[in-house]
Amino acid sequence: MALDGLGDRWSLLIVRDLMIRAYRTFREFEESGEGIATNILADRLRRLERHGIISAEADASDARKVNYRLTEKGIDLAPVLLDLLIWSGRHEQTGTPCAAIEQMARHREALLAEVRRRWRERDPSPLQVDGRWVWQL
Amino acid sequence: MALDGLGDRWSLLIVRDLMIRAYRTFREFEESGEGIATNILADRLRRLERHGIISAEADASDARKVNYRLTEKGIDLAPVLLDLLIWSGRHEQTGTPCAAIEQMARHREALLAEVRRRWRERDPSPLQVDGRWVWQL
DNA sequence: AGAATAGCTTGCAATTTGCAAGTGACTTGA
DNA sequence: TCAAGTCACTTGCAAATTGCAAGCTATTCT
Repeated sequence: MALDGLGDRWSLLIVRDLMIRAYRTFREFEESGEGIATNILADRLRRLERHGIISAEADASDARKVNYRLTEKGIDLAPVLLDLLIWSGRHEQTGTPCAAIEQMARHREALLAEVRRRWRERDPSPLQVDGRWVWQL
Repeated sequence: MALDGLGDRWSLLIVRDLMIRAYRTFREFEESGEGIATNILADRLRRLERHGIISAEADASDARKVNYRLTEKGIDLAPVLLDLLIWSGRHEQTGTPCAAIEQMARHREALLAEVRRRWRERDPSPLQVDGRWVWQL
């Protein structure tokens, strides 16, 4: 099981934020509230890119901005991330109603399809389940 | 997403080895070939136990040995680990035939049931798919 | 032009890791 | 029964990684 490039807490959170919160820029990750230091963030973004999990490209309308995006390999992590969200919601006290978690588990396939659609169509809105933001789970 | 206790490469590998290779003792993890240092191994085992993911108990027939085992919370990580194996097999060059990986993906539910049965019944044999050891994927 | 913003880099102290060696409680074989 | 393992760690120490604050460069806004 080759976990290089992944297998670090920050890398996982970056992938999650790209996938579910529809984050794209350095600044968004920096201010996500998880408290990652900028040097570590820069390092992890480089690492994820080097491992082909994300790609970086300059923004068309603002040359200062870099847009990060999951690659095909990256979006293929969706099942892992979703199962991790469900596990975490069930076992760690995240203050989320069980109903929402169980709904995610029940509609797993539909949710995965939705995650992939949002990626394909570059939908910039965060993923919702049952009217609430998924990353709060 | 509370990832404390997990979210570290070694922790994940320990959980994988408990779940799929049916490892139980310190010595087995140490010699698994991944090259973990004994101080780190001891620390991770403590951490996983503190987070309720594994439990440790003295062996009945040999008082030197400690048997580690996944808890209910730990075995609930099975979907995550299985998806990670599948992802890794597809995207990282692990030298495994695609056929075996795709078979795992197709028979996901059956495999999960088998993993859980082995845990419940304390089956000490490593998990196989298609006649080969799963952790080689 | 001056101020603000985006995405970093740098320096440095503090924490964590990797490696080798050692420890103490058991078990095994002669 | 006693020496020689085995098992699960612990310890000491150098090296690598992290966290924090500050700074830097290229844009963009006013």
